[in-house]
Amino acid sequence: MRTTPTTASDLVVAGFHALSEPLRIKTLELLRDQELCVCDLCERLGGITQSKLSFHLKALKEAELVRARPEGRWIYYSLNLPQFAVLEQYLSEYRRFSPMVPARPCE
Amino acid sequence: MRTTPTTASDLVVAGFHALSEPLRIKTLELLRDQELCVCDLCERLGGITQSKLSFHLKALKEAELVRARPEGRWIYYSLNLPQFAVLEQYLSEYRRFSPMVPARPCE
DNA sequence: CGAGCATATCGAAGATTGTCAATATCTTGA
DNA sequence: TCAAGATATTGACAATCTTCGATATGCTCG
Repeated sequence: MRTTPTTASDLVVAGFHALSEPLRIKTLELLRDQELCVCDLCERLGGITQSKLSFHLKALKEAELVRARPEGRWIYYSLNLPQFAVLEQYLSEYRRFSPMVPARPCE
Repeated sequence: MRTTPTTASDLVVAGFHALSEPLRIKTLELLRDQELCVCDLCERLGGITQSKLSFHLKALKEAELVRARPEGRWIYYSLNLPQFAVLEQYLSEYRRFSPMVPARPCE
C-alpha cells in the first residue's frame, strides 16, 4: 500500500499519483473556484457516495494538494497551491538541461 | 485497464500516472541527461530485468513523455519535452484563479 | 444526555497495475 | 541463411488501488 510520504521525492510521487485519477482531477477542478465542504463536493460530483469521495480526499490530502479546515459540523477543503508549485517546479527541471545530447552509440 | 489515451485530458491523466512510479521517475531522470538505449538504462537502473524496464517504458511512451528512436539493433529513448510542458501548463492553471474565495457556508 | 447530521474508517470484494519467466520479433553480421 | 543480440510481448501470479456497505467518530442542537 502507498503509505504517507515522508521524503520530498515521495511527496512528489504521491502528488502525481493523486493527479492520476479522473475523479480526483474533477475534485481539484471544483476546488479551483472555491473552498467546498464534503457534502457540496459530493453533490457536484454527480452524487457519488460519501465514502468514495472521502477515500479520494484522503489521497489528495496526503499528497498535500488540498487542505482540510474543520468548522463546526463541516470540513471545508481547499487547494494547497504551494504544493502545485512544487510539482510544477519539479517538471520544469526537465526542461532546464535540454537533453539534446544525441545518441551516444551503444557500443 | 488503462488504455492508450485518446483525448487531451486522458493524456494528462496518463502523464501523471506515468510520473507516479519511482522506477519511471528514475528512468526519466536518467534520460534528462542524455538519450539512452534500453540496455544502458537497464544497467544504470541497477540491473533490473529487461522486461520490467520495457513495461515501464511502454507507460512512459504512451503518456508521450518519451520517444523511441530505433537505430539498427538498438532503440534509443529520449525525453519528449513538449509533453512535460503540457503537464506543467496544466498545473499552472491552478494558480491562475486564486481560489482564495473563503468558505461559502454550507447551509 | 440523546438524536441526528457530516465525515472518516474499516473489511471484503473487485479492478487495475507491476513482476517474473518464457518466448516472440527484429536486426545485424558471419 | 543462420545464430546471436536487443527489445517487446505474453500469461500467470502478486501487489496495490478502488469501490461498496457498514460502522465509528465528532459535532450541534434540542
